[in-house]
Amino acid sequence: MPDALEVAAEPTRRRLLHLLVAGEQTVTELTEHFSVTRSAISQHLLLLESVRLVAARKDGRSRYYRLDPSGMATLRALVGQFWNDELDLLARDAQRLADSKDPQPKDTP
Amino acid sequence: MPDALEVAAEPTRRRLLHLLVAGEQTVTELTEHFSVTRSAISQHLLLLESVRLVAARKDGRSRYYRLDPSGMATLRALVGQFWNDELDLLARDAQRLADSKDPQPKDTP
DNA sequence: TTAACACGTTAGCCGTCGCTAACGTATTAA
DNA sequence: TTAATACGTTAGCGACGGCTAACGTGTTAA
Repeated sequence: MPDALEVAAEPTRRRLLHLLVAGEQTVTELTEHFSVTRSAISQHLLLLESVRLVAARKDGRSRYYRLDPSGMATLRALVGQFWNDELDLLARDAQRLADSKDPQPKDTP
Repeated sequence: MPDALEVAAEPTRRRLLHLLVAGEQTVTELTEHFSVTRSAISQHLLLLESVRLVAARKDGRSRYYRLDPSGMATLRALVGQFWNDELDLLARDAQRLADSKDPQPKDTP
């Protein structure tokens, strides 16, 4: 029942989404990129499917998973809503300050 | 032990970060915007603090929480790394398609 | 047809999450 | 000083997350 952003935030699932940019793939193919079992990956995919971030097609005894563009559009909206201009300004300023300090730690009056 | 993006993705904590853009606030002040107890909010803040997204200052018997700009910069990097150009392109296309279909459902040969 | 196999999912086990109730602690009022 | 009070955190509970092991099911080979 969680929302798409929460589901997508989990590290393994983030990677899965990135892997699926390359095109549809089976559970076993996807599993090769991880150190956990097929079962674990399968469950991550089912969860992603439940929030419509991916969709699946069955062929033979394999299930081919792919990104669901409309769900990804929803996610885009959520991300944009969370990481708004205010937060961005704040983070950018912090980065700028850090950058200006890091190179030469001397001469900061 | 989770990473900043996962921690920030939880809905209550997302709202807390947004509220803190307005400036430092105590646990009780922040709690007023939610329907859960002070305790729950306190624990969310402690978690945010553990991944350096917020910092706290003690004054009298209150703890004033504020955003930690450097942690927010880290989060910015994580978000940017996750929501990269490929995903954005995909989501944008889906949005464009949906928009072009939604207004006039007729005449789609 | 049936035995072996490949693929994906369910069963079940901790660990962690998010929450309220109870608590400790610091401040104020008498 | 002591009692009352306001603030934040810990204790403890039910539910959920991520994982492996066991399983069901569909496919191939004999």
